[in-house]
Amino acid sequence: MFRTVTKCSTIKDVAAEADVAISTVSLVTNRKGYVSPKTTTRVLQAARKLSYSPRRAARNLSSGRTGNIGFVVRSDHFTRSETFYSRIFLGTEFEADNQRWYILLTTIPKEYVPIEHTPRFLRERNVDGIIVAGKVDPAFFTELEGAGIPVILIDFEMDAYSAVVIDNLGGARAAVEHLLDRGHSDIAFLGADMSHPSLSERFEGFQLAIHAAGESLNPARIIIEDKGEPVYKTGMVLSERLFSCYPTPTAVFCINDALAFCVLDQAARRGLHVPDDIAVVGFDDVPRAEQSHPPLTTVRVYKEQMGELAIRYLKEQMSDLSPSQLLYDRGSHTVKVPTELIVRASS
Amino acid sequence: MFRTVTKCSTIKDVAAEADVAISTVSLVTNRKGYVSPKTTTRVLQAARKLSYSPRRAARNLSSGRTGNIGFVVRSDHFTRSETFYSRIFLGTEFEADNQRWYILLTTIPKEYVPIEHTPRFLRERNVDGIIVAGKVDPAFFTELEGAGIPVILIDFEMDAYSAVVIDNLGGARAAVEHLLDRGHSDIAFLGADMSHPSLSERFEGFQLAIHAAGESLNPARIIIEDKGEPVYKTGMVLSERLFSCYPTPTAVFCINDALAFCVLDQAARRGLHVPDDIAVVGFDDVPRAEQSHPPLTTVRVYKEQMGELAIRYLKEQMSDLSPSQLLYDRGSHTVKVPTELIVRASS
DNA sequence: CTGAAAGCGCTTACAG
DNA sequence: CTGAAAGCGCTTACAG
Repeated sequence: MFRTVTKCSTIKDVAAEADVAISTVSLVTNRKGYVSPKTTTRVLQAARKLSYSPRRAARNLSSGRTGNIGFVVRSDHFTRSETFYSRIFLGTEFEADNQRWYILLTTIPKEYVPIEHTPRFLRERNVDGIIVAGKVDPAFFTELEGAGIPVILIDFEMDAYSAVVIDNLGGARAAVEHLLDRGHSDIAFLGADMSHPSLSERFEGFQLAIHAAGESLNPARIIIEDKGEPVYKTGMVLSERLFSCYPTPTAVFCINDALAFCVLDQAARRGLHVPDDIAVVGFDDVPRAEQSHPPLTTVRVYKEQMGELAIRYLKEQMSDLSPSQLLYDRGSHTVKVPTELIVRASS
Repeated sequence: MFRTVTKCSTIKDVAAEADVAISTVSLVTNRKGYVSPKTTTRVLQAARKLSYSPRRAARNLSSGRTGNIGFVVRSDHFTRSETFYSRIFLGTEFEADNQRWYILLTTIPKEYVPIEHTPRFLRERNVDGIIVAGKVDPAFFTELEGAGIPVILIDFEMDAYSAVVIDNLGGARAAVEHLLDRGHSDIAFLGADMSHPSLSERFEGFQLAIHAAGESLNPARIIIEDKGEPVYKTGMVLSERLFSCYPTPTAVFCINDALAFCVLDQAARRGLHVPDDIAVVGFDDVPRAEQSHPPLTTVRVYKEQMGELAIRYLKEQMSDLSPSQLLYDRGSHTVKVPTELIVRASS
């Protein structure tokens, strides 16, 4: 059984229907130049009637733009169970849709080998801008260098690239101050992968808060696994270490929620009560934080918002360019997105 | 400070460099027709020298294809902490890259409102094929109907659409038979959202195994929360119910790993030992299954492979079409991907 | 086996 | 304010 595919209508059809030149249709659909209200209406009606939508490929070819934005994230980050990066992606997708852009999501390996792993959209010059989410191999940036494509980083900083980052320091500080306010003075720090700027900043915030309170750091309470990523596996190792401290600290600030959940888990298994025996605070505010036992006090990060910001920011950066001839050498324009302490039952 | 952007080389440049017609360059880059080895080499060298890559937009416009595949998934599925769908996506991305396609990932809301939520790639006809991962609102399919674009479903079945699905029944059956083999006869079933075909099939598999063993179903052991999705929150409710059974079943088959982790958690909190007091089996084999306490026996689903298959399958379906004129009415071609029981310490 | 030419459906100066 | 025309960079019959 066969079925005919209705041919899509083109700008020509609309022009004929509205009895104008195709250039006029183009002006109307792109909201460019000035077209009289009367003509505009006629064109719009014709377009609607024929359910016309400009063909991407044609538009791209003649305009020299692609209408695509590359979204690059490490594959191991992308499939992490904390849905941090997928939420950022969701934010970019939302805002990109407003801008009528397509997002080309591409994952790259943790260890990036230049030619071999080059995203195809770079080779084919199929993007107008690029968003890099999270920490990626520096080798990737060497490749990006030559491309002359606007780039915005999210939750990562590198050279003079513009970035949308988290106020990690402020967030961590607020979290620890909250614990101090509750009367805790023996507060442990649980961390991993401190080479990640976002994570080391959280450590800084921790230290600042402790010092600001006139307390001093107790090295025995700084529990860091530098080789591991801050995920479940590492969290289990770290919480073992935490609970083998004697005496057990009365509170612990975890570098992210994933680690905090492990602490909750281990505490329960040891028959310890949270927050009475030990108060626990995380960072990120992933959905599960609301539902853990007990619900987790944590620092909320506005992930979707970061994605949205990155797109808007990219747009700005792109319109600054005289199309495809010259590029401003990018200056470091960094937007820091505020966090919010969410107090729940774990502290 | 300004920097000149190197203009990309075009097919013309390559033709000039190799001293052939541009059509010859086209034939070579597309591995089409027959070009003498000698000329081929010359063209290839020229292309390499100028680091030429055909521009997407131009190719698309003249060929009438877009080179894009739409990947549709519900946003709540996409951000679930079990990285099920992101792994499927990774599989499609991998295989799409082989086919030199781009994947346009788009999330749609759980409750789909036709015009309002229509993915832009549908309106702009910016995809050659579509992959739908997971259960989505039927309203979405009504829209897809008219588009005349090849579609493959993953982990979902609907009307006569082709699909790549999991052997849920076989997997569940194997899991339960494994428990029976270990001498369990009082096996509970933990499930949610049974309107999802994949999940109800797992229930069927459970029943089949029980019956095949000559046992009969004990309704008190069928613990289902039909309103909830099979995620952490629901799992906590379900495991409460499980452990309020008296006597506690000696084993439990959970509809997915997310629920199984909740059982492990609750068991630990109640001082019960897994698997001695209760054996636990899951389904999916998410990464965390290897690292839970104890590691989880579960049914492995080859997620990346499903994504790859879907792309290959889509390619087949696309080449069956006489380009953009006629479509075979799609017959139901369903590929069932086998599962594998992974026995770990929880059973 | 290779080349000349039309054409894909738009955008964009440039006239008027 | 609107139209005629060139051109974006390819692919694809069609000649030869």
